[in-house]
Amino acid sequence: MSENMKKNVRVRFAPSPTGYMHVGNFRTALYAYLFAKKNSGDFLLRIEDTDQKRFIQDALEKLIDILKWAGFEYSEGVFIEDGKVVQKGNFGPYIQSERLEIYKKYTDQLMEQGHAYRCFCTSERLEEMRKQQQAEKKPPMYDRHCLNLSKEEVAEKIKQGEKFVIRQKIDTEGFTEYDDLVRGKVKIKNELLDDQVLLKSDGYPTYNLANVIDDHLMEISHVIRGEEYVSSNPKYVQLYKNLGWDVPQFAHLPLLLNSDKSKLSKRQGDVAVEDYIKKGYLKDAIINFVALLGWNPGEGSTQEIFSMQELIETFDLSHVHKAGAIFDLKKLDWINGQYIKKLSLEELYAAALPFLKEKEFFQKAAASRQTEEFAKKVLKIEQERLVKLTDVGEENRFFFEDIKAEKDMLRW
RNA sequence: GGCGCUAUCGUCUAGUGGUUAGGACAUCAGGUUCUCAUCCUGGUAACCGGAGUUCGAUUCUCCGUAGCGCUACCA
Repeated sequence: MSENMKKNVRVRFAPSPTGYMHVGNFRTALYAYLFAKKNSGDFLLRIEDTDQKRFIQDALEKLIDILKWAGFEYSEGVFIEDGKVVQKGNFGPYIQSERLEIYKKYTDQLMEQGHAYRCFCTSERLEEMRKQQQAEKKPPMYDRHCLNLSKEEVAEKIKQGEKFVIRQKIDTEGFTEYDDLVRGKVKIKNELLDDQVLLKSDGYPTYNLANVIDDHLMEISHVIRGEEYVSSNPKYVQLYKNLGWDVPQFAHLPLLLNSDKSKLSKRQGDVAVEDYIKKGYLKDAIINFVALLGWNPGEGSTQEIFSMQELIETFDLSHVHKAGAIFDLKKLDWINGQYIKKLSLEELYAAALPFLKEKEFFQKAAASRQTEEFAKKVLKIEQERLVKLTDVGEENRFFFEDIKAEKDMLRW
């Protein structure tokens, strides 16, 4: 393929606003960002807020704050300016709840072409059906109860005000195959695929529909997302084909795990990036650490410390692992210490001050005298042994508490 | 239960049809250091199990096991 035939690289980060930035999600954002930068492509932010039951007020702001904090600059999508949500770019809107007509349009098209159909089944019936299938040790799948409803039956049900969803009519013949940039060729028997719901009865799309439509319409070249979508992907591939669209490149990232190898969860420690910031980890350390969870620079490199620039230069999806990685705080501690050591005194002071201000001994000292000069002296001594910013000053609180000791020390 | 994916030191990982299986974190020992930390040196520590292919498998194939994911009108 010649250079000018090559499609522009366009990558998106598409979180749903659930209230905080999960570190697993953060890593997905990082990899997507690195990939975009490495290939001089576009990086954009789309918001997947199609689940009205889980809507959370401040979630969007928090999400954007973290992206900004991390330095994942995006050129397109959803921004917050002067406290207001704004959208930029030629492929908007970038908030899915504002794209409802678009989803409607394409579901209509799919129905006309026989790739989708209305389903009036109640959740009770579906539950019953699944139970039975399980009892018979069959895979729980929609039984196509509503597939062959006549036009009259459908019209009648609609007239009666029965609620319905729209399901994808899976092509059950043969296989669906696609290339995954981290997993290689993936091939699956179509008869195993379920007629998944595309449009909910409230008119909102499911992820299953929205991700395909948006990724296509926004001209996303590489779909980078978590491993949890691997098994659904063949259905998405069918959808692309049904719609007559080219299939993008896929890259499904391995999961981040707890120390017992279960999926990284709140119950076993902190999972929000915010938590790690509060705990006194530096931005660059967190990024460095997370980047190494599931990726390595390859070529026999033994480099452990990477600046953002170096990450951009070396990052490559082909060196992303297939297996999940345990989130090991010990290594984070070490990396954080490395970064703290590299800071100038001014930088360290700036980074440490918010943590110092939390300390009672510092507050007392600051109330009665000028503390900046002194704090810097202390930081200088502590710098090489400091692991987390939350520990700042602790080993030298004595100096803060005793004004004479402080004076002696300043004379050094 | 069904389907799929995955599997190298405790952890993150490199790597190969023949290697002393390499690095980093952690850990242990020693050195530097007034002490602690940093730093330096060294050590312990791994190819999930079983078959098969092969002159030779950690590497390739199959089976098993385990873990994870999906199995929602959640994403």
